[in-house]
Amino acid sequence: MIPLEKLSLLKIISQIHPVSETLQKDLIQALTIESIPKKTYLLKEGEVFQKMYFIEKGMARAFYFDEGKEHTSWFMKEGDFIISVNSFYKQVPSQEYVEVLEDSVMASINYHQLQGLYQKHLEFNIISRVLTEHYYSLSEERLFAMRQSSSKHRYNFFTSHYPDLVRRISSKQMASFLRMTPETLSRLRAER
Amino acid sequence: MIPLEKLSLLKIISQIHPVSETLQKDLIQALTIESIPKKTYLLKEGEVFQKMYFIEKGMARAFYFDEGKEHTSWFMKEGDFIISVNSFYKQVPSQEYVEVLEDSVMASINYHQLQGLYQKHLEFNIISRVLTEHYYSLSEERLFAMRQSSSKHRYNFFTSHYPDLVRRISSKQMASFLRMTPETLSRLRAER
DNA sequence: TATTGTTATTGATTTATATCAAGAAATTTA
DNA sequence: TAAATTTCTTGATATAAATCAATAACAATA
Repeated sequence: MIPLEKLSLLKIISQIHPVSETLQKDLIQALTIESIPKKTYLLKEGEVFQKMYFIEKGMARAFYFDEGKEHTSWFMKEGDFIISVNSFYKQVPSQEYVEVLEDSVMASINYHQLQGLYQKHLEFNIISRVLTEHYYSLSEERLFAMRQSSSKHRYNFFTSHYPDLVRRISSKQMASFLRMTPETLSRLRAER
Repeated sequence: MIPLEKLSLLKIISQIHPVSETLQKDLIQALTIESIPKKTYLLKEGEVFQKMYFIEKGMARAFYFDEGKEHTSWFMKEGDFIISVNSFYKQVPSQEYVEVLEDSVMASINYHQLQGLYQKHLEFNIISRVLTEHYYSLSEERLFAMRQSSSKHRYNFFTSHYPDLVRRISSKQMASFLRMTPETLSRLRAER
């Protein structure tokens, strides 16, 4: 069990802005540490994403169905936050599923507790604003790259930018993120 | 000329969180109102996006080139903020262009002045956090829809969700957002 | 360890969309 | 208003990637 004070979550947020004693106390109080086995669903389509998770160890994947086909939105690993953006921020039913890919340790905080922290600790809004800007920026970066027309280009972008993910996910999952069939991906891999 | 106090920008942000007298004063001081003729570029590839714009009246478009082809990222109209996400938040050179599509009136604020407001007025971070969450959410919504495999589906999503845009943009611009050639779009339009 | 299910590969065929091309319509500029 | 650009449409053809299919490799489970 990771002692709460040692969470890498706390390290990350204190690098953005100093965390006051009282904020740290309230934050630790609000957090729950959970060990979550792989294949667990943190969210299913139609549900409202109630908690924001932070991955201390492990991996997860967000995906959704469209025209009967599975599309991976993104993969999250240790050091990342997990939310289903629209569902969490607006507290509306999700189109996405979130699935744990490896046995994981996660810190989570409930939506309402988070809102409480924003109200009580104004500086926590600085931290969250910066984090949101950062994740928004990463999301746009992926969007740019994934619009690329040819399968080959998308594949090259992915393998060169996320070599660590390549090692940890299945080809099928990679294909479903890359907007191509597993057959096409298999052929691209065989090319060289 | 729009009197600064009447800006719809102020109305929008005060709906998120009450704006104190001093914040309002500092904000108005930091803002510049500009009339910008169509075809003006607010940003070109390789430049750093220095200002956040708010459109009081008019329209703009963000786009970029990939493999020699133009891809529209998104269209912004009155009531919207304009930033090139990555370039503005990280203050790095942009991959995108931002082009004004109609003669416009915009309120703008410089990156450093904005940071100053965040430091001086903690509650401004609440407003900005909520706005960033909102825009991030909209961006993800578009991303979901635009991943759809068939041109027909993407076209249908666009026309049903953004009928106002359909009236104001050219087919060529629409096609470049929808990830298809103008020829394909023309054929889809002719279908019914 | 054997069985069952899932994932990956490879080949043949189909299909959606891109490309190329040329004329018509619309918009911009002189 | 005429001339020059640019955008839009329609048709013919090419092509990248999907689909269908069958086998092999691997992983999960009994």
